[in-house]
Formats: sequence, C-alpha cells, structure tokens
Amino acid sequence: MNLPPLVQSFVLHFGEMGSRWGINRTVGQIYALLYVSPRPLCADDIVEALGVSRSNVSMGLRELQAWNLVLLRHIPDDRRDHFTTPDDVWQILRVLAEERKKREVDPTLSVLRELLMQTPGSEEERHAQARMAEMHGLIERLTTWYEDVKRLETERLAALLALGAKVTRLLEAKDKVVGLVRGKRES
Amino acid sequence: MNLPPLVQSFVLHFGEMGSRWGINRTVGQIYALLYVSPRPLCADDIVEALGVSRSNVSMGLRELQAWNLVLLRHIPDDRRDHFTTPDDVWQILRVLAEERKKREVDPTLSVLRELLMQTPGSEEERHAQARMAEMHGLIERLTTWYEDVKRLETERLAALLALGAKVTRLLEAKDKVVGLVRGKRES
DNA sequence: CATAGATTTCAGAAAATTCTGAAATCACGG
DNA sequence: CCGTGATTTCAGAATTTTCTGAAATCTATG
Repeated sequence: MNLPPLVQSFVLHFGEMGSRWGINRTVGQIYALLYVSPRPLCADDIVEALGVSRSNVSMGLRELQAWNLVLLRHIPDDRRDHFTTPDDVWQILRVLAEERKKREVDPTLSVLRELLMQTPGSEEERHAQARMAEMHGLIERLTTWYEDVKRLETERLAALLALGAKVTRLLEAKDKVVGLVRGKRES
Repeated sequence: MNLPPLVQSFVLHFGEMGSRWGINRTVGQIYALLYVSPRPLCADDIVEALGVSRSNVSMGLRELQAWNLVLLRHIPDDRRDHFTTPDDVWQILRVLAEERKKREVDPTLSVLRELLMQTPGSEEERHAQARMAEMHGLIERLTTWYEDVKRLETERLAALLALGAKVTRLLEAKDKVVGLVRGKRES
C-alpha cells in the first residue's frame, strides 16, 4: 500500500471497521479509497493503491455495486471501467439506510409476519407469539416512519435533524392551538 | 434442538441473521430464545434448548451482557444465574441504538476528528480532507439528533414516529405563524 | 472474426471466527 | 476450610470467510 498518510489512515480505518459494518476489509478499503479520491479510479489503480489481488478488487467492486455505493464512470479514450462514490454524502446516507434495511430488517419482518399467521399449539407458543407481535409492531412503526422521511428532500431532512428534540415543543404548541380552536368552536 | 416449532423457527432465523447483525449464530439464537421465553432461563436450559456446548453458551451470554441485551435474574432457592431480555421493546431499541452507535459510529467519528486536525501535505490530501470533513459533518448532525431524541420518553418518541413526514407540514405551519407575528410587529 | 486488453470466475490456500471439551476458578453451604 | 456444583477460561478443532492466481470469458476494434 502506497498512499499519502492521511488517505492511508482513512483507508486502513475503513478496512478495520468493515467487519463491524457487515463488509470485509478489502471492500471497506476500496470504498474509503474511492470516497476520498479526487478522480474516478480503475481496478488496477485500486490494486496498486491497496496492494491486494486483482480478483479481490473485482469482487469488492462487485459487492459495492450491489450495495449501490459505487458508480461506474467512463473516461474518454480508456476502455477500462472507472469507479467513484456518489459525492453527495446525504445521498450516500440514503443508499446505506435503504440497503441495510433491505438486508438486516426486511427478512426478519417477513419471518415475523409468517410466524404470526400460525396458530399457537401451546401456552408457550402463545406467549412467544405475543412477544413476536410486539417486535413486529415496533419494526413496522420504524419502517413506516423511515419510508416516510426518506422521501423528504435533503433540505427538509436536514431541517428536521437540526430541530432534533425541539420538535416536541412544536408538537405541544400545535396541541395547544388545536385545543384552543376546538374550545372556541364548542363554546 | 428441541423447541416448539414457532419458537424454533424464530430462534433459527435469529441465528442466521446473526452474522448480518454483527453477532454470531449462537449469540443470535440465545437472544431469540430468551426474548420469547415466558420465564428467565439458566445456562443449562439454553444448552438443552439449543444443543450447543456449555462453554459456547457462557461466552454468548457474556457477549449479550456486554451489549446490555440480557438481564441477570435470580430465582429464589436456585444458585444458578438466570437470564432474560428487557421486556419493553422500546427499551431494547434504545439499547441497540446506543450499542451500535458506540461500536459502529464513534470510532470512525474519532478517527475523522483526528485526521481533520492534521495539515494536508499535498493537493490530494487536501481534497481527501475536504471529503472527510463532509462525512464528519454529516455524522455529527446525525449523532446530535440521536442524542437529542434518545432522551425523549417513549410516549413522545412514539408520537414523533407516528407523525412521520407530516412533521414538515407542522414546520410549514410554524413558519407561517412566525412570519405572521413578525409581519405584524414590523408593520 | 481474430486479437489484445479488460474483467470475471472459481478452486483451493490462507486467515479469521466460532465452537468445544477439559481443566481451572469461583462461591457458597456445611 | 472442605466439597460440591456453577461458571469461566482457553488451547486447539471445526467451520466459515476472505483472498489469490490461473484459467475462462467478455468486448471493442482493426
């Protein structure tokens, strides 16, 4: 590996974190490298930069494409494929959320649905099913909320984030106003 | 493994998903089993139910405790430790969010901070640092939002979730009201 | 349609992780 | 402070994942 120190530290860190994030070291490193690179890189650039085998890079890029985390770019007068990451970090966040949901949540949701359809054959199963229903309910709330906010344009999403817990104050204010209006109408 | 079919399916699913969630099969299975069990279980119950070695269960429980995902319970007149999961699913969600943040986000945040302190030695490093700054900015926004909402009581949190994207309408309404008040004052 | 370069596939090597059984440690009642 | 049962530790076995190099496949062009 032969990279500027700053870049190298970043790349190595992503490699180490890879396993915690559900990707392997090479995939993490490739992503990190593309993320900070000022221009699209081809597979051989990556081999050169990271010092891993060509085939490993090929597989890594393939996985990153499955995650929608890298983009294919064509450079004029060069037959080789070149790769970058989307440069809007919000876009990256969206993609990441979507993919993790797809891989980590959706399968469980569908198993839960299936198990909740079945008729329990004992008290123990009845209890288990009640617990599964609780889990299912929570996950469903979370995913519908997610489906909802993911449609927001970035600007609105950012505004919402910035608001943070202050939203509740807004909520209280709303409740008060609504209460007032109702009161008036009913008097 | 000898479990009621419903429970078994659930447990097996958690085992399979384990690797995607950053835990191993046994840990996933132990958690699932405790989650649906109507009473706290001791290590031997788990050995019996899952058909894995005693030592593996010991290690699994230890990891789940590190995650704050299981609770130690004492049963009168029984020397053995017994284990359960918290029964409020919202509580579980909070713990999960906290632990994943600690493991998957915080280390990166601190590496980024460190790298952003350094002085770039080349144009390439300067660009890399700018990209890191973008990433850092986004993560910081997300984590401060998270720190904010995690303090909300469950009821308020649920209300917020239920509101979903409709918050923006509330936001618009607020802007209008504020605008009105300002307009009045300035006229 | 032959060829050269680019890319992917895949079987097996290497590395990492998970799991086990035996031994060590702990903790408590007698 | 001994003995019994519960629990943990840990070295190595088993399994899984990751990585490599060689061969196969693809693709654009002359």
